[in-house]
Amino acid sequence: MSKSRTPSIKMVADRAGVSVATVSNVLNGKPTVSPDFAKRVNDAVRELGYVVDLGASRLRSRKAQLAGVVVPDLTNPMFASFVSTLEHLARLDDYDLVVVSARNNAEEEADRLRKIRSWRPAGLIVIPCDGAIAERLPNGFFAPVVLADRIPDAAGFDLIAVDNGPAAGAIAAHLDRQGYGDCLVLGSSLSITNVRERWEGVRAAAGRMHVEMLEIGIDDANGAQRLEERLRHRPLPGALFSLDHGTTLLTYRTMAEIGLSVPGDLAFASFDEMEWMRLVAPGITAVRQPVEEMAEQAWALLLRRMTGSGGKPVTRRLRCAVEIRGSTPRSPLEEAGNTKLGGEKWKLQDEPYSPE
Amino acid sequence: MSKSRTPSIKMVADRAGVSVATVSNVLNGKPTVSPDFAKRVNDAVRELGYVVDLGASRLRSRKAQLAGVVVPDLTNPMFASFVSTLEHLARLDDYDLVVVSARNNAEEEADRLRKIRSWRPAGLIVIPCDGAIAERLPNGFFAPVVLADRIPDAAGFDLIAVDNGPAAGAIAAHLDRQGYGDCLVLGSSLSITNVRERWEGVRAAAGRMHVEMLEIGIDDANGAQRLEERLRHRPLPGALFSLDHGTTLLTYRTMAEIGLSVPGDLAFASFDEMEWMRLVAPGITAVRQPVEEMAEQAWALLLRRMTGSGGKPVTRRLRCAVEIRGSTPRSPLEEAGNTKLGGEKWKLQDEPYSPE
DNA sequence: AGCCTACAATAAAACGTTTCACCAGAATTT
DNA sequence: AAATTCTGGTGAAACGTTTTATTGTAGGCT
Repeated sequence: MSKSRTPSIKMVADRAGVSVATVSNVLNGKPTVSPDFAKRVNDAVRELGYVVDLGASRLRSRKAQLAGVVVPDLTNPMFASFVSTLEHLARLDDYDLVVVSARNNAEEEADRLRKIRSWRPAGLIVIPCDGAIAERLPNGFFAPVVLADRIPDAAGFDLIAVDNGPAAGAIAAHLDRQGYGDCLVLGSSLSITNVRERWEGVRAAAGRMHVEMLEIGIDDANGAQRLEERLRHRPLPGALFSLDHGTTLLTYRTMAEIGLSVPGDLAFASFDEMEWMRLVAPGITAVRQPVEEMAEQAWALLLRRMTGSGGKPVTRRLRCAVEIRGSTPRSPLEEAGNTKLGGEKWKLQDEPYSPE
Repeated sequence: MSKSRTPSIKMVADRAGVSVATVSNVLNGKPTVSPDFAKRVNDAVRELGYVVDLGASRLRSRKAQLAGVVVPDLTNPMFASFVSTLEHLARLDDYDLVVVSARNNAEEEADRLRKIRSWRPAGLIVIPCDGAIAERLPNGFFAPVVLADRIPDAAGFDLIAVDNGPAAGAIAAHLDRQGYGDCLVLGSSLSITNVRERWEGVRAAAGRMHVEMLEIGIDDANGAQRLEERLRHRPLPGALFSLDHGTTLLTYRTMAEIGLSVPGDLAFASFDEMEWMRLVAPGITAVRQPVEEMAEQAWALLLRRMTGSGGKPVTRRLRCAVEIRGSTPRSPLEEAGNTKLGGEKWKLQDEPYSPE
């Protein structure tokens, strides 16, 4: 016949022989409590294994110490480490985090955003599924929202993102310098602002190199087929540059299936670096986004907003790093005297991007 | 001069001209409410953008519909997709999930486990940092706990894990069949039960092949150096088999740095498959763990426990798939007549593991 | 000795819900 | 027509906290 209910503050009070108010005072470190009463309370807490009920505590105290995080997809390693960093930072500031994933689905994102309100978070960090995020944010939502990574169509948001255009431009310029005559640029969809900015960055910086864009779609078998057709068609482009995570995976896999070798048959570069890109030989030239920094800035900004500091919406663009690796060596066409590039590792010096 | 507070059920009641009880009844789909009253309420809800306060709702109704998830590290892709699947399943059953990461730190895990109690979850799914999880579970915790992936030292837990021994054994047997004379087995630490089970599986199935174990440690610079020394030492082992995610990354990187080629200089296989392993050429032979299935089973079991079904603790071992790829071709020593194996792709048929 | 202050502890109200007991009126039965 | 059962709705209690106002007591000051 055990009292098998999770202990409440009342049980602690009874066992310690004090009032619930006193227990609460002890637990919240209120100064006006005598040492021996504090000890009695702490003993009772320990014996019962009591922990406060967050729901009730928040309900009464009206202080949230809770933030929500919405990401498009947890299995994308970039978002995973974004969330992981965020979780760590929040913990340091004594905040709890409620994390949800939208599974790459705008409708589900809207749903999640609606639902997350019932947690009464003091603020939200959102990586939106697409630019139309403004329409999906619940209208009666008064907590501050910080967007990250993906750029909204509408203005008026706090935003932490990366320097898409210049970073993609740096890759394009690099390819141009290496002497590639043409580059096929691949991306899921230009309706995603990030992809659009990157493509525009490429066009602006391509120099003499001819660039062309192919949209693959997102989870689009049709697009995958168009890509394969293009890669079977001759002449091949001198270089491939894929502008987002999903497209990079698809492209790399397709090349392997067809039997194209990098950089023997064509050069290859990617926006969005993944860990395997420095493991494979040759390494893949890639733009590395500063995920941790993005999380830090987003959290810092949200914290400022949550603790009441107003002011105009802030947009901050973080600098990406450009990792030049063996997948984009000097073009074979250019280097007339050196034809044996195909199977070699080609080590270029790393060259982090810096504007002007 | 706006009423800028998030709307409560009382405001809705006032605006709709009904009692709060009626609003609650409408919102919870109680049948005894007339259509016109329901409409009035729903209108008011829409106009105010009201959503229920989960904290208050749970506090009063005492039904949780909330589960906690504790994983060692969100940035590990395997755990990320575990969580992602779980989140999806929970949503289908109308449960909320609170996810926390222990950052590969037993102490922090204990902390998280303590803290997560204040959410009053109806149940917990835990991937423990190590086998000593039993000591870290808060004593006064009455909600059901399902462990996943990692095997606890103590008995008496519900557990969903994989078939470590046989799966690792299948790889060992494959390597033996390919004619490799010796295999260096790498793992973070035998104190992790998973690693130990795998190593034992290897020993049991190695046949004529000589096997040897090297512990690398976890985040241990010293272990990394020992690995490098071993790989610079001649003769090289015929094959390398790394038993966990972190070790695989370290090993693969070290091989690349030293300039060893796979499978030219040695064969390589990994427990724990990552997406890049089928992208690179040659592909990496690996044991693929059924993460989604693990999540499904864990959720199903937890759900059963949460809805009151008792019974003895259950242990279930899921079958892994073994993906044979080009990194473990027939040994050059064995195939005297076919010496040009090094740079070639070597396509073996996939051979999912099946015991006996 | 009387009075005020400071202090320690508490009782009770409040937070936003859900639920339970109750009630008025309509519909049905006798 | 009176008595009974439905029906659709409500007031108020309760959930586990924190907070505010209040109490009682001890000590310091005239």
